[in-house]
Amino acid sequence: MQRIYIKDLNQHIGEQVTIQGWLHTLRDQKNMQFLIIRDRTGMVQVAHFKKGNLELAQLISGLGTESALTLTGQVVKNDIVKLGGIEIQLEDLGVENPAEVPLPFEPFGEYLPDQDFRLDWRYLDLRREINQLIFSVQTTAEQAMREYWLDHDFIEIHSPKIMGMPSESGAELFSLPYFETTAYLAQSPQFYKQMAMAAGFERVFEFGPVFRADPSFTSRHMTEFTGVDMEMSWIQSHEDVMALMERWLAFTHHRVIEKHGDAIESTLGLHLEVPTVPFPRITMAEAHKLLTQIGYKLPPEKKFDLDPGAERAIGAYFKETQGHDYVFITDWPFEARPFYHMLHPDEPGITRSFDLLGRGLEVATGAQREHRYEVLKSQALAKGLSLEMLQNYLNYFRYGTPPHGGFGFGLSRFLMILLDLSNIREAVFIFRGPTRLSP
RNA sequence: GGGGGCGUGGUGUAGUGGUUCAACAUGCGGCCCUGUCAAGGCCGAGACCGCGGGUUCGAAUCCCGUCGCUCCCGCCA
Repeated sequence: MQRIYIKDLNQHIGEQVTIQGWLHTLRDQKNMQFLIIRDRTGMVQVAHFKKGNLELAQLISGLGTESALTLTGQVVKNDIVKLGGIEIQLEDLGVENPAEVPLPFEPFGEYLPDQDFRLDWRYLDLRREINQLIFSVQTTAEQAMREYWLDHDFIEIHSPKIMGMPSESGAELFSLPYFETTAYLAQSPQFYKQMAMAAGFERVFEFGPVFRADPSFTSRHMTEFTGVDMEMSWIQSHEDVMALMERWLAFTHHRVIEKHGDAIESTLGLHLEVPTVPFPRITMAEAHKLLTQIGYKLPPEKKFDLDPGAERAIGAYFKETQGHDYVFITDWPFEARPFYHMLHPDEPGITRSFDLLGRGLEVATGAQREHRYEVLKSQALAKGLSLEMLQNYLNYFRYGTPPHGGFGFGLSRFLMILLDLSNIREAVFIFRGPTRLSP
């Protein structure tokens, strides 16, 4: 038995075929039964003349929608059939797994339950076409990212997620018992990426899980997410990182549009275009001036920083004035950045760093890193950090580590931006949050 | 951690003090009709309105508490 995809059935007119999929709709009539079968590639009508096989007719009558079925029959062309003009005349049907009746909710109904309820039954939710598209797009995007990097001499690494020490200050850490001691879940591969620079790998990237123990209740935070990280050596400044990054992202858009542009347009009503390179750039100082100019009031405690409203305002401004979805905010004050970001040599207190906003949402943070041992130590001290705690990390900068920089990038946030999804829970296979540990 | 909003049959909603206020849709069950078309028609089951307390002659409807969800802020990807 060779299983035929529904989309390929028109190449098998007149043949007996076997298809596998879910019972999308059952129309059980007096003499005829019509089953609409759905697989990943489409839907087709299967017709059964009841009197031809009463036992089979009875089996079909008892089927709940969404049951997983294997069906065999002859493909016939029939212009009367509105679904593609073809149907399968059923000869045999196997119930692989019946769907209990009733379903918790109808994945293909007129309306959807609350997101939280859908998350409880995520596998049913994921049967929806839009979700299959989202994760197909993610797959293509990841492949494109990897392809671009491989074409630019990057090495892929996989750094440990169980750590003896916090990877950097800031975000809260998850701790776990580890034999006789306590370990932590990595909140970033930051230190390991830099160790790869010290190792002479020159260019590395990693796709991997990142854990944040922050009790954040927003539409864009998760306690576990997929981080996309990159680090490159021998750079002149953070501009080199941004220049590579924007081309990498444009290439990713290109690949996604190439493969899914039509589906995205028909399913999401979204017409995607490859973002033009270079992306707009604005320094933090300029950003503050811009905000004043467009009338956005930043809270006083944010004089070195931006708040989400300001990011949305800046994103909207560049969309409006330059038609661009992305903008780099560069040159952040040291106050708002971790100790390892390199300072501008001629601008006191300003780092060689950037955030990337997409549709006003922070999707990446990057910088040139401070690779000079003594300078790095003094910057750590300036942040009030203990050099003893950091010694393993600081050791990476003692025996010939090149200048380098990189960024961390949120995969699900990128999907939100790309597909204009309003909630990160829709952009991730399984959501993890402070109060969501299952499924 | 702080603030706002919401919580009504399986699911989604309507109803914001009182006469069938517990409705509508969808799903579910039964029947009817029909090569149907993400079908149509009829009938039916299903919620004491998150939970606890209070106000009132009377509460889904007002108040307080609590739990859950959600969004915003903080934090960040």
